[in-house]
Amino acid sequence: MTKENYYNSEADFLYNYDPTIFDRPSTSVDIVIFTVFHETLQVLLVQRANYPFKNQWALVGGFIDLDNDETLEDTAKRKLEEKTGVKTSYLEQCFTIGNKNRDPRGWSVTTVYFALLPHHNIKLTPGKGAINIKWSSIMKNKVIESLAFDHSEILRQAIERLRNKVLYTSLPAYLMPEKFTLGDLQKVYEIILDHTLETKSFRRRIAKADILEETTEMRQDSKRPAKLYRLKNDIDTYFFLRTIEGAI
Amino acid sequence: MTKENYYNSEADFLYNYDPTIFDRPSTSVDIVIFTVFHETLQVLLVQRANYPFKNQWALVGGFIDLDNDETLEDTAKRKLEEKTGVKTSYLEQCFTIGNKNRDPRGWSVTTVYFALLPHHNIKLTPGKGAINIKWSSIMKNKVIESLAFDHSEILRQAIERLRNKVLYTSLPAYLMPEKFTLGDLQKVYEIILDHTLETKSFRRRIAKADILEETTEMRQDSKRPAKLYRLKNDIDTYFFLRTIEGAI
DNA sequence: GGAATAGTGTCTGTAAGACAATATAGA
DNA sequence: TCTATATTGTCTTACAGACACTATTCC
Repeated sequence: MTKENYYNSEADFLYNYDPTIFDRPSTSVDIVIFTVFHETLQVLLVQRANYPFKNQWALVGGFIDLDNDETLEDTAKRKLEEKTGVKTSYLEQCFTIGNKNRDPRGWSVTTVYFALLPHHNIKLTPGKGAINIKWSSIMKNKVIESLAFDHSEILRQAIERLRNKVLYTSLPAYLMPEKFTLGDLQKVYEIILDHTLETKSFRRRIAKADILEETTEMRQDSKRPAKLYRLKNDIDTYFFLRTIEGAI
Repeated sequence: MTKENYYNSEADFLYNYDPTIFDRPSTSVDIVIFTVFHETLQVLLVQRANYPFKNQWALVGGFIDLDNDETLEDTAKRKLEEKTGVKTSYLEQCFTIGNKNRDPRGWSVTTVYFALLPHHNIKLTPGKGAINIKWSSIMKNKVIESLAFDHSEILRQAIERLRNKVLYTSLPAYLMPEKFTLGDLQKVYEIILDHTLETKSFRRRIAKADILEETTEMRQDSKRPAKLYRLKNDIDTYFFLRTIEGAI
């Protein structure tokens, strides 16, 4: 019979509860922050100031602030804002990895989020725990840097999730600046999917989704001007009933 | 300058690492174990032997065994086997909930999995921490029991995820006994989706997925006998390119 | 007019929805 | 035969793919 059985009530139990932190795994949050520029999908990396993996590049992440974070998502948002200044963005929980070996300090669990940011108006600041911060381009599901912990694998899985979801959602809209053309948006789909798309099909889909509104403005780079659109207010991510087949 | 900066190497840092310097949230795994019988989607519940929420019903779950579990999924599998005797089943990580309030003992993180089991050949045993165990039928995304912690909300979200995925995958195949008819399989789809399906469309989809093989046997309940099928060996979940629209 | 990019028309193919038609058992 | 369930036929509809065609700019 354990000591636990002697408590008379929930209140009694809680009063005497001793959180023995020694048998708990380390718990953290990592955020794969994506943006698109220079015709490439980019991910935000920080250079670690401290051990372990001191000086190595890593995904943005950190520990829960048990006093100030109300939820796991708060931790993710706090870290995102600390590094980019961005308060709101598309943020989605991706998956959680927990095992004995991913951290040399022992059993460790990390919940991975991914964020999609327009590239404009972002001021990167290394912030706490980092000596450097930068965007790194993703080529063949990788960055050229050798990442700390299992972050290369986390990145690979996050990219896979993003790609997969782009095949049947309007997610890339969250990567666009305030005003953009349909050509711009198609280009972003193509960059993420690493595949060209049929213009006609693409425009049909976007029209169906009904997530954009025309502006009166046009943009002209060189030849025929293109109409500028903006994302409608308070629009949810649109889920198409069919996936883009041509990009698989 | 923190003490950390005095370490000379990764090895030096790790040798001196004290796992208590950061406060850690409690970390657990919960498993929403689904099956289908009596024309109803069912979920496995255990009655808690200990505080908090002593005597209340809850989802199957537990803490990570830092010495014996290699991964988070190991924890889920261990708990699944402890309660059902089932060693292998469809098991998918669903999401992770972490916040200050879900556990009266304080900051707590739980990673939720869902499992799909055929109903046959399962021996329920309460096991450690439970005084009772049973299947409970899901009606309107709920069970009638008032569940411990935030388990009602976890259940609701897990059901939503399952429903959504059934619209474009062959997941219900994992709920079937060894041999079953196409009518049986359609019925399971319909129970989960809470919607009747068009037989012709359903059969076309299943044929396309190519996940079943005919047996030579037929089953006759009363009227015309139906052909018995079994799931092909080593078949992955099939992802359809279109969702079932009639059930939305 | 020619080149380049923006944007449309339209035909084909695939698979879902709807529902009628046929098949095979017991009573 | 009639009834119930299993199974198939087939017409319609929605939307993706393919690609030709038109529109608007600069040179």
